[in-house]
Amino acid sequence: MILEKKKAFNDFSARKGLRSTRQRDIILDIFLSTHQHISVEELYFKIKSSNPGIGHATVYRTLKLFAEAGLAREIHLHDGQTRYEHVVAGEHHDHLVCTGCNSIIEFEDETIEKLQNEIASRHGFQIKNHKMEIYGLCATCKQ
Amino acid sequence: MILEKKKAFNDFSARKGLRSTRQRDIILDIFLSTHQHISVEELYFKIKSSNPGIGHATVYRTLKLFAEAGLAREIHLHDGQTRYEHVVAGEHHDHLVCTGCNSIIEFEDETIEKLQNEIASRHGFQIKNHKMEIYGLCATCKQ
DNA sequence: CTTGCTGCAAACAGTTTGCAGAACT
DNA sequence: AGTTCTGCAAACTGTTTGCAGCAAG
Repeated sequence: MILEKKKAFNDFSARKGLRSTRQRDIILDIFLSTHQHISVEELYFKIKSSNPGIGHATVYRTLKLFAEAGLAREIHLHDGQTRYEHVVAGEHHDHLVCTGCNSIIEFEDETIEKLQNEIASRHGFQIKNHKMEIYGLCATCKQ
Repeated sequence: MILEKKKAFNDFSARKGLRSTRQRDIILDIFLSTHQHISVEELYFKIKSSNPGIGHATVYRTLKLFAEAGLAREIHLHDGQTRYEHVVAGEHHDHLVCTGCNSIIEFEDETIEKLQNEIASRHGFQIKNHKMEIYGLCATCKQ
């Protein structure tokens, strides 16, 4: 699965005429080794620790490429930072965000997806993507 | 309804020991006269045009108060600006956001709300609030 | 050798904060 | 009078951009 993603990015690069660089390889490796929902800042520091040379801007630029290549997805959780999560083909999930401990639980619900499609078509709307986040307290924090 | 909101804010101010100031009155008036989903920046310029003296910071600070007082709600639509919408008691709606013309359609769906509650309780999660945005093209833009 | 990519620093946008003076109560 | 609120400017945060030098093809 990590190899698949690397291949996907190679294909994307080839298609777009992008070059293969040491930095992009490193950033991809480290991104693929992370958990879900890492912020650019977090990733940047993770990268810095093993590869001090890499600059802020490169990390931002490269993550945009990953998103464009379809292997990462930008998410925004109201804390003023852009996060990226791993894209798993054909799967879409939403988030329960704990405002106590900032943990994130993922969930998927087909019925909701179906309802969304209905609502959209009722308004003549063509869905590109959607986000749903539920904010509150997780089982641990609500006590 | 506008009077209700003014009263609500007065009550809130009294409860919190806040002062009634010319600026807060003006900002509330203009906020109440706007459409849904106005960004702080937009509101600030609207205010500036009739009341040049009012500062950036005051608008930000005052909108936070409105949110705290329960008559406005912060929303974030991924364009890097904070927007505020009017709170209508007991009502919750979500958004269809057109990425073509930036128009926003509101909708409400009880079944989705119900499913959200189910999902949350399945995870032992206590909901405080939630947001759902569907991005895509509206009827006009998709042609 | 050509062109894209990188790192740095500076620029940027939106928002927050510190502070002296103004304005409520 | 006492304290909160305001306006300004400066600070801050996350992100983007310009550019000279570096490196991939």
